[in-house]
Amino acid sequence: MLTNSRAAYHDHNHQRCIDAALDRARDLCSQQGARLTPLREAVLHLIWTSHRPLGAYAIADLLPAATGRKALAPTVYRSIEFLLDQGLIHRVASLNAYIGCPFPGSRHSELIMICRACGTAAELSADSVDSALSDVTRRAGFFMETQNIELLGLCPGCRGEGGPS
Amino acid sequence: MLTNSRAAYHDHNHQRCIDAALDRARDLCSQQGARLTPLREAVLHLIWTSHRPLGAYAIADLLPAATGRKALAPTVYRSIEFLLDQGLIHRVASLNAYIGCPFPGSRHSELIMICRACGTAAELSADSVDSALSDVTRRAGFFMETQNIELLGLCPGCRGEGGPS
DNA sequence: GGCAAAAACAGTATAATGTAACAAAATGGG
DNA sequence: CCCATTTTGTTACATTATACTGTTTTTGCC
Repeated sequence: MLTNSRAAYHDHNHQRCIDAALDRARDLCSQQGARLTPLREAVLHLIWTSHRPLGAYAIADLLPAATGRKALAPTVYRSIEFLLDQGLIHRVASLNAYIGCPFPGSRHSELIMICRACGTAAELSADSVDSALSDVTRRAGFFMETQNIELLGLCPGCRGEGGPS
Repeated sequence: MLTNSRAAYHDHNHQRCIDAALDRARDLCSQQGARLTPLREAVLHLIWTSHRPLGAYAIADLLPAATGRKALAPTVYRSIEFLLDQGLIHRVASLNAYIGCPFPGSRHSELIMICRACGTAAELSADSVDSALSDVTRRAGFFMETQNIELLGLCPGCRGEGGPS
C-alpha cells in the first residue's frame, strides 16, 4: 500500500512535499524529453501549494502573483493538460479541480481520498483494490483501462473534531 | 456481485429495463413519501432511454418532445436533484452526465464501468471491492463515507471490434 | 369545498468550467 | 542566423450549473 496520507493528513513540513514534487517533475520531464517550462512549473508549484485540489480558474487567479505574468484560462488549461499527460497531476472530476500526484512515474492506480470537512485530498495505491477491481470487471466482461476512484469522507484530523470515532 | 452489465452490454429488450426502472421508482417514492411528479418521471424516463449517461442540457432538449412542455436548465436540474436524492440516478462526474441506477433502494456501493468506444455504462456492486476499499482507507486513517468509482475501458462488444482480446 | 402552507415549477440572469481558433513569441536544430 | 516547431497570448464562445424571483400546483386541515 502506497499513500501520502501521512503527510497530507498530519502536520508536516510541506515545503519538502513541494520540493520533492518539483524535483521529481524535473527528473521525469528530462527523462521523457518533455519541457517543463517556467509556466508549467509555476502551475505545478501552485497545485502543490497545499494538499487541497485546486481549480483551473483559481490557478489563473494565483499565477500573476507567482510569476508576474497574467494567465488566462486557455493558458492554464494547456499547462494542466501537459501536467496530466506527464502524470504529474490528477484531475479530481467530482470537484473540477487538480491535485499533484505524490508518486508520478511509478505505475500505480490512483485512488483519491477527499476529506469533506477540510478538503484535503490524499492519494493511495493498493494492489488489493486493483486486483478486486480487475477481478469483478473481468467477470462482468469489461476490459478496464483507467480508473477514477474518488472517495469522500473524513480525514483523521476532522474525524476527531465532532465526527465519528 | 451485482451488476447490470449483462443487459447494458448485450442485446436485450430495453423496454423491460425502462419499465422496471420506472416501476421501482414509483414503488420507492411512494414508500418514501416522495413525489414522483410527471416531470420527474419524464426526466427519469429520458435518462433510461439508453445505457449511455445523458447530460442535463440534452435532457432539456429532449423533454419537449417527450412531454409537450419545454424545460429550461433550472427545471431539469431540480428534477435531477430529486432523482439523485432518491438514489434513482447517479451522476457520472467524469462525463458531467447522469445515468439511471439499476438497483436503487438496495444498499450498495456504486461502481460505474464506461465503455470509451460506445459510451455505454454499466453499474456494478461487489463486496470484494467494498472491503478492499474499506480496508486500505482505514489503514490510511481515512473514514470513508461515499464512493465515486468510474472505470473507463472497453465493453465486451467493443473489445471484439479491433480492440484487445 | 375553501383556505393556508408547502412544494413544485417557470423564467431570467449569471456564475463557473472548459475549448476552438488564430496570432505572436520563444525555442532549438540545421 | 534562419527556419520549423513548440509554446504562449488573446479573443471569442461553448457547456455545465446555480441564485433568485415569482407563479402555479398540490397538500393537509377545517
